[in-house]
Amino acid sequence: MTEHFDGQEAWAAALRAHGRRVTKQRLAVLAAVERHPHSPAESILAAARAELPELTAQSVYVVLGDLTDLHMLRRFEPPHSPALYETRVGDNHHHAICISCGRVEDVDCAVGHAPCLTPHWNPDAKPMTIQIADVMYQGICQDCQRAQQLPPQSSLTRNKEIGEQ
Amino acid sequence: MTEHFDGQEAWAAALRAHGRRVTKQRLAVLAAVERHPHSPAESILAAARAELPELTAQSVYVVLGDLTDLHMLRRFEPPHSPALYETRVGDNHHHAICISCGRVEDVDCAVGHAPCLTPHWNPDAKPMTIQIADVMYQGICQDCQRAQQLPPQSSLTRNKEIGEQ
DNA sequence: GCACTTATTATTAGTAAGTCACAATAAGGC
DNA sequence: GCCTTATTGTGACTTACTAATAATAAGTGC
Repeated sequence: MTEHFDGQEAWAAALRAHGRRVTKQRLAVLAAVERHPHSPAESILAAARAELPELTAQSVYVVLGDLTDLHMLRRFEPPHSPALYETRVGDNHHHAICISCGRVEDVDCAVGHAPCLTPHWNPDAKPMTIQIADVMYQGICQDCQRAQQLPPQSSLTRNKEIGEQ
Repeated sequence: MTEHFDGQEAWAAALRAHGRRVTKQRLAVLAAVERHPHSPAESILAAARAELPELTAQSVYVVLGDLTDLHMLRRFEPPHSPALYETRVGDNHHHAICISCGRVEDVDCAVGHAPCLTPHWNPDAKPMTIQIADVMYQGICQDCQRAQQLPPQSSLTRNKEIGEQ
């Protein structure tokens, strides 16, 4: 209940543009994803409940699925992780995931503008019509690299909590 | 029990090279993945049971996980699909998935040789040390495109069966 | 070839993430 | 304000996978 009325309005307009009703549940989910990008459904539920306590997990799944189909949200599934959601859509950006701590970073498109959208088909393959090229970089972030070089410190905790990113 | 002794020997040697014992379970799993690339654990189990009926699902999960860690197998997780495995490792190749029928095609590396391994970091991001760049093309295969243009034919069946690919 | 050690596999139970069917509710057009 | 129907809530269920421990067998030395 602070100052995000402009955001509310923008989301509401977008929902109407897609023929969807403007409900507090959808607005809460959108706000939660906006505030916590790269979060799984469970964390989005927790965040959205801060302003809408009666929201249920199933509603979040339904809303996330629907908004993803509308391309108002983007969904991606890092290996060994539940699906993550973000509001940054439309640009063809990618993600880098630390295989040690799970941290996710946005990465702009690697090779110019619509780079990855033109695969090199094998001679015997039947080419598909490509719509998306999801690039998932996997590596080790600076913090984890430092932690592994230092002696003991064996606390490999995946940060599934909401506070991170 | 036919002619794949050469393959057996090669797999056995690779297992020994990694300090693993050569068991019929591992050989059966490797042979199954080799014969059915891009298959989920369940299908690999079914295929491996053809020559080793007493094999259990859990063993398949353990073996797949271990062999993946050894980089003798490669694992990838298309959206809305269980993890798939293949024996083609070492080359930096990618995958195209039909979002309608689930068909998977191999795609050679898009931009030269080690292309995707150099992300463009945002100014404020802390760069990670990248080890893998998984590119997942999503689109519609020729068959599904044709099927959607034709009139009714509303049989959207995901091919999770073993016979496909 | 035979015993023995320990990696590997089987058995059984359990969990996380998400789906399905249907009843209750409320958004938006009238 | 009422009414229709999209949306959400409730509760059961499924799929893909993990964990703990007992049984088995690969490879080593004799």
